[in-house]
Formats: sequence, C-alpha cells, structure tokens
Amino acid sequence: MSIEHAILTSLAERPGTGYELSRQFDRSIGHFWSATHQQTYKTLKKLHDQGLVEFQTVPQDGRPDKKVYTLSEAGRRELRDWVGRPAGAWRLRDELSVKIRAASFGDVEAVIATVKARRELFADYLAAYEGYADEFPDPASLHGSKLHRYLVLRGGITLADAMVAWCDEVIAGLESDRVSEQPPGHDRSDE
Amino acid sequence: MSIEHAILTSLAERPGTGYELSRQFDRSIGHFWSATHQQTYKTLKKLHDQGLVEFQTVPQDGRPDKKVYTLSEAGRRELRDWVGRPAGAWRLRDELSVKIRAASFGDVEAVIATVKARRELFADYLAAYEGYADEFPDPASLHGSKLHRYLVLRGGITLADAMVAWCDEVIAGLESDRVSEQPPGHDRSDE
DNA sequence: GTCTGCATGTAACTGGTTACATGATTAT
DNA sequence: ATAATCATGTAACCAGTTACATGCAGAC
Repeated sequence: MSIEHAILTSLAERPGTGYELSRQFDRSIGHFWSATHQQTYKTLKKLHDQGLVEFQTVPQDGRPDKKVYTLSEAGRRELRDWVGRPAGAWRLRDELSVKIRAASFGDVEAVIATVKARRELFADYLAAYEGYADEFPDPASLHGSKLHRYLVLRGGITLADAMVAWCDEVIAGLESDRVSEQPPGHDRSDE
Repeated sequence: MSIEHAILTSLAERPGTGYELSRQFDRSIGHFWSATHQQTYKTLKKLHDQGLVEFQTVPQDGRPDKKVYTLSEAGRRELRDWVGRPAGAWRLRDELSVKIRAASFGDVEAVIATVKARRELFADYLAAYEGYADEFPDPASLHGSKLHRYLVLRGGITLADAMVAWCDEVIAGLESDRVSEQPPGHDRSDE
C-alpha cells in the first residue's frame, strides 16, 4: 500500500480537507503512518483523478478557500477491496539498529546519546498513548470501529513499551562496556 | 539515512560482493534493513562513484566474474561521521494498523486472517532470533562489536515478541466481537 | 528438462522528501 | 514584531520497486 489507503480510511470516517488530513498525519494516524502535507495534497489530486474521492470548495472569510473531500462510491469500493486483500510484506527499516551495529566504527558515546534520545521519544509516545487509552474505560465491551481504533492504539502502546525497554537494555549494555574498557589498541571485539 | 550506511557497515565488517550483500539483506541485516539486489548494485555503483568503496574483479571458472568490494579510507571516514550524527526521525509505516483501523469498511474476517498471517511470520522470526541468541551464551561478558551485534539481536527479539503479543490481542478482540455480533443494520460503532 | 544458486546489471516507474512559494488571521 | 494556525500548492530530486535481461553449473 501507500498513503492512499490511509487517506481513504480517514475520509471514510469523516470528510476532510488536505490540511486536516496532513494534521492527522502529524498526530493520530501519524503514529502508524506518516506523511508530509505536500504528499497529502499530491495524493488527493491523484485520488481525485482516479475518481476515488470528490470535493466541494468551501469559501471562507479571511481564510483561503478550502476543499472538503469525501469518498466516492468507487473509493468506498476500493477501500473495501483493499481491506480484504492480504497485507504486503512487513519491511523494517531501523536506522538506529544499523547505527548500533556500526558503533565500533565510530563514537560509541554518540550512539549512547542517540539511543537515549530515542528512549525519551518513545517514553513520550507511551505516555500520550496511555492518555488516549483513558477514553476506553471498558475495553472488553467495545465493538466495531471503536474496538478497531482501540486495538490499533494497543499496538502503539505495545510497540512503544517494547522500544523503551530495548533502549534501556542497549544503554545499560553500552555503558557497562564503557566502564570496563581496556587500553586502546587492544581489540576485544571477539573476546 | 538510506541503504548506503547499511552497506558501508557490512563492508566495514568484511569485504563482499553485491550478491553477498543482497543475500545478507534477505537474511541477517535484512531483519532490520531490507533491500532488493537491484538496489544493492545501484547503491554500490553510487558509492564507488563517490569514492567510498573500492573493488577488485575476481575471475572465476564456470561462474561470472565477481567484484569484491571494500571500504576506502573516505568510506571509513564517512561511516565514522555517520555513526556520530544523531539518527533521523523514526518513521513508522504499518499497513496492518491502517487495515485494522479500516476493518469495519471491509471484511473483518479477511482482516483476522491477515493478522494471523502476521502473527505466524513474527513467531517464526522470534524462533529464528532466539536460535541466533544461542551463539551468545554469556551476554554479560560481551564487549565491543560482538556486544553491539547482540544488542541489535535483542531488539529483534523484543520487537518480534511484542508483535506476536499484539497480534494475539487483536485476534482475540476481533473474534470475540464476531461471536457477540448483532443483526445487520444495527450500527454499534459508538456503543 | 527443470529448478536452484551464483553473479551481474538496465529501464521504467512509483513513492516520498526537500525546497520554494503565497497570503490572511490570531495570539503572545 | 514574531510566531503559530489556516490553507493551498509546484518543482526538483532522491530512494526504492518491478519488470526485464543474461548465462553457466550443479542437483534432482
């Protein structure tokens, strides 16, 4: 997939402008699918060319006009078909893992700092997600789309929690290696 | 970053051909950074144009010649600099989360099947990673690059474990919603 | 005779990023 | 004054995917 189906999903939930969509990509949807505003506008145009979305221009006073997009029937059909298709291969691309693996070819202290920054980022995410989870006081009673939103949120919490735990492990590992360091020139990489 | 530094990292560990690198992207490195063979060759060419890698052509009998790549001094410098730079923003793109969020616009049964497939995939990864971890019998005594490889592996285990747990939660949630289903026409999405 | 592994690439395309561009309103 | 928010986009570029292309060796 690409950003297309994330936009289709959002518009299926409620109509919106390119601006509103790109703000969502910075916030809620952005937690599992990121996009810049430029790409959002480009994709909306493409989706419109394909007949999957429609828009109405809404004039405003003291503001630029806005285009409020809605799903077309064809768009609704495409979204339904896409949901039924199996998901593509999971492609992980984690720069931090590559950096940790390469740490001994550079400055380990800088890598520790980078891992700490990542840890704080995910700790912040985790706190935010747990705040959102308060809106679901009785998870066992959820149904339909509200349940689905809750399950996605649980994914964010599970991932952020795992990321924080892993970062802590990496920091502890790299720092304890630092204190036990040997004089330079002594390669301990295979000890 | 991009695939460039993953290749530089691998070549810093040991020289290799494009073919060997692309096989690694299917296996070890591929667990945290994926790439096709076409992209590997393209990037090696670019890296060579930039003077970051060098190669020697090795003729073989009954096989095509191969190009064995090594890091140049400039490549080693670039890798060192890159390790010291902070990592770019973490960009998550998870198709499955979008699909779960969109489930009520399509066929929930198909989504359950997709989640089950993802669960099996990560359970397999987890088993493989735990097998690799056997090569590190005494983690507390590790140092330098071997410690770094172990920490990256721990990241894979932590992530795969979290992914399996989350998939199980999603499957249980979607299946229990199914058994408690109401007659069609009754929208329960905000109950 | 078919498939897998070794070994290399080119070409066309799609998806996504970065830089540039405009302009009013509201809050500090 | 300055920054943030609302609102839209174009242009150039870079990264990555898919399809196409070649050819030998060895195993089944």
